[in-house]
Amino acid sequence: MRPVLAVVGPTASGKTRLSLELAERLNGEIVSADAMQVYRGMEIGTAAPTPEERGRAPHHLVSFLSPDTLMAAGRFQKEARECLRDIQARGRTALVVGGSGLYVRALLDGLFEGPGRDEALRARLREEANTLGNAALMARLRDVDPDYAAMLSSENDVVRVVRALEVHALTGIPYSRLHAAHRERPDRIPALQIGVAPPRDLLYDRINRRVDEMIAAGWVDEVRGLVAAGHEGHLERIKALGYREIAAYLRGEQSLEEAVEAVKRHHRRYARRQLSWFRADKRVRWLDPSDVPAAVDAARAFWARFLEEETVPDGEGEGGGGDGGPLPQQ
RNA sequence: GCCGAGGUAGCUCAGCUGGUAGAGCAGCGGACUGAAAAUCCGCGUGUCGGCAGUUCGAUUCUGCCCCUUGGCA
Repeated sequence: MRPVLAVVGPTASGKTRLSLELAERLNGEIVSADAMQVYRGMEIGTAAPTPEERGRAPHHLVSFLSPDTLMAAGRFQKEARECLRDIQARGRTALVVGGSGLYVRALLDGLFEGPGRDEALRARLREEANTLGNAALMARLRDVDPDYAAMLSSENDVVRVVRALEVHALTGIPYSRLHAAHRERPDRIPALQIGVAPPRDLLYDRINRRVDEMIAAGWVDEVRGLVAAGHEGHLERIKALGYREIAAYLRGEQSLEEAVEAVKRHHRRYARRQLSWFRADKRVRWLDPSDVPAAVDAARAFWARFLEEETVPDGEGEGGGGDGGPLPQQ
């Protein structure tokens, strides 16, 4: 597979803006790597690209799933890779744009070979945690996969304990061993990852402002419509930020102002977790999007150089890792 | 101008009778393989308004000054 250009970074950092500029200049098409923008009818609250933006370049994996269906990293990986192949078959540049760290990694680095979610099994394991306690479930994990158990920060990370036990129950193989096997034979797609990150205070300003803009754009009505269509329970399951708060406002449980403040706070924290994720990946080349033309130029320069190194794989490219700009500060 | 209340973390505030300070919220760092906008772990970030004085030692006691605030004028 030919190289792809990925634009990653926290929410509200300016990924969309930059990626559209790049798509136009590189004859590109965009594959969204966003776990929430996949849902139909949730465009406002997930800041999905607008029709105008989608008119500037073809977009894939946006607004195509009903909220009563659950997306999953495995399905995303499969469908996104198909998109990439099709785009390249058309002779165009494939751009991956999104802030869902796991999805970006699943797409670019692949997932281990194993089973997807088994809802019934998970329900049983969760029930066990509720009745016997998290420690008891962790003890079971320690029995079958001590390595993974030791890796977790706490028995309270029930989501991961359950997943590890689920995979072991379904395959008979320790979760950590499947991970190790995948690390030995990764199915990577060559990719340049551009990280977009404004200074922190500016990022928070943008987040706060954008939540206000979402409200102004009719987010409350969007949620009202979803609830009317019977999706309230699905929204709880999907857990996209803000929908639960606005639904609570619609039920009269809190004021709109309280809801908005909470949503802003949740987005700020989410941005921090995203930065934590992407900063850990040393392949990411960071740039500040405050000056858009400059950022576009910088990104294009990175990309040109990356393509050059990829086509002359002499190990010569290894030394080029130092000048990607500093990590986002603080 | 007079009387009263108060200046302690980014914010709201706690700090018996002197031993350089702690809660909530906000914030910061980290982990992460099919729920990931999920989930989990960790971290007080401080001229205690300022300057003197008493004291072995002052956020705490005394004096003066500055600022905020309520009332009376």
